[in-house]
Amino acid sequence: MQESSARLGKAQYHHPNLRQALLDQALLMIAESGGPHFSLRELAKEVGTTHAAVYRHFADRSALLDALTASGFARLSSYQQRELDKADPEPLEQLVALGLAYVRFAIENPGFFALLFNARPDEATADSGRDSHSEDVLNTLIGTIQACQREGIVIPGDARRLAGYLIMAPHGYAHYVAQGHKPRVSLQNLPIFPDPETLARIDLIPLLVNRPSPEEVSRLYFAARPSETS
Amino acid sequence: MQESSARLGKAQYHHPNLRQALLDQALLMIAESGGPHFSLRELAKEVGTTHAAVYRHFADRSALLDALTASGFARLSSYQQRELDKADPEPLEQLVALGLAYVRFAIENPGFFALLFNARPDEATADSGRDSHSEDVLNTLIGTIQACQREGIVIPGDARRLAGYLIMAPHGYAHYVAQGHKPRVSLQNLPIFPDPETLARIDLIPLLVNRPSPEEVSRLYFAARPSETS
DNA sequence: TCGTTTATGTTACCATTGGTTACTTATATT
DNA sequence: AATATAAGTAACCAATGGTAACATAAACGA
Repeated sequence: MQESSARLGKAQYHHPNLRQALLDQALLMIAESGGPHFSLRELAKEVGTTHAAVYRHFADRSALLDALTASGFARLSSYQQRELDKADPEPLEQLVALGLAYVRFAIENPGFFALLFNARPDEATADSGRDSHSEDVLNTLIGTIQACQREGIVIPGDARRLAGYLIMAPHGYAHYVAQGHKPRVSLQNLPIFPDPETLARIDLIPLLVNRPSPEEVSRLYFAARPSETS
Repeated sequence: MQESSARLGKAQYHHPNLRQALLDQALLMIAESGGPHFSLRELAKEVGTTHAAVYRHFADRSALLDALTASGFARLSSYQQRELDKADPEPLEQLVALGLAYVRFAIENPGFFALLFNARPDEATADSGRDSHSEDVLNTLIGTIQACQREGIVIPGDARRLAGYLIMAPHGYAHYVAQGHKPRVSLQNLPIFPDPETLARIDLIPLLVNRPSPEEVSRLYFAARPSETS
């Protein structure tokens, strides 16, 4: 904790911060393979220790992934806040910002997304707080929808239901991105991915009281990001 | 192949159709756990053989999953055809049908969806025909969009791009369903999942030249499926 | 300064896993 | 009936997640 003897080659007995190094490396490997498909031994070796050393910092493999999951949700929340802050305070723009946040989170943290939203080999029934964290994320969205409803921008009705629809497209996009990081899944190879902001804007058109004209929608679809090769 | 000596207890040396039984059981286990997280030994035991027997029918674990994947894509295609046939031949209804097909496929075959659209622990770079199969599915969608464009129902422009947007919401929905089969992921617990057809109809509103009024959209959102507890 | 405690790593081991090989038992064929 | 072949088994292997006993380094109190 005191900066101590820094890294002088590689063969230090005590790693400066093994716990965090393990988490970082795990995240990296998850992103590479699209899921927590790594062995503790690979992980440990990559970080420069033995697999047994892992157990000084985590009860077991599951606990390591749980810890990563927790920090993943924290980051997702921070993405929401960041985009909300960056965006125009007008409620509609705030709503766009939340869609954008979700997608950007996945693009910039594919490993986290894969970890947070896919079932893991372990874990039987107990949910390590995933549900409650997810609910936080969702509640932010619901709150913003309600703000839009109060201003008459978004159609009235149970905001939960609207949120349930609204999240689907960003989620699908995010999943493609998180899985397609390596060149294997379907659509990613093809130039059909909308740019994230375009997606976020188009996504909420059905909910709007005053919708952009079809011509404006066309512009949204085809103006941004000329799509490399076409 | 001749119906032979049927099943008389359980301890038959030769399983009537071990290959298919293995595939079926594997699919079942994938659906239960949200991914191919099963050991060949569990699988074999469940079917009533030794794990080594699996290798008479599949080169290895990967090959088994590849076979399952192939039949999964075939089924997805068949869902597309089925819904296209069931639906009104009007192009717009055909487009709804394709969204519906995607979601119904996932609801009724969560194991397949999880297998088809998530990275597997194995497989390095080579893609066992997944891309081409995915392209087939996508091309059907693109073709139908173009039909709608010819009739002036859908805004003009590269149908690929439109398809890229259109598929996101069904994909997100499908992924939630496929992962949420067991009570672990987020939103599924909450009554916020739109009914599949509602989702499909709302999803393509941004693309329409003549869109339903906000009031009609409201009805779409809130009429169908009263959402159990509210 | 030194010795002891405590945190951190390592080595050696275990049961289980995916996979292979040599052997056994059914089924089909002549 | 004899035999070739398809299907299954048993015994093994290296690698995995996990545990326990041991080793080393750091922290601390005298």
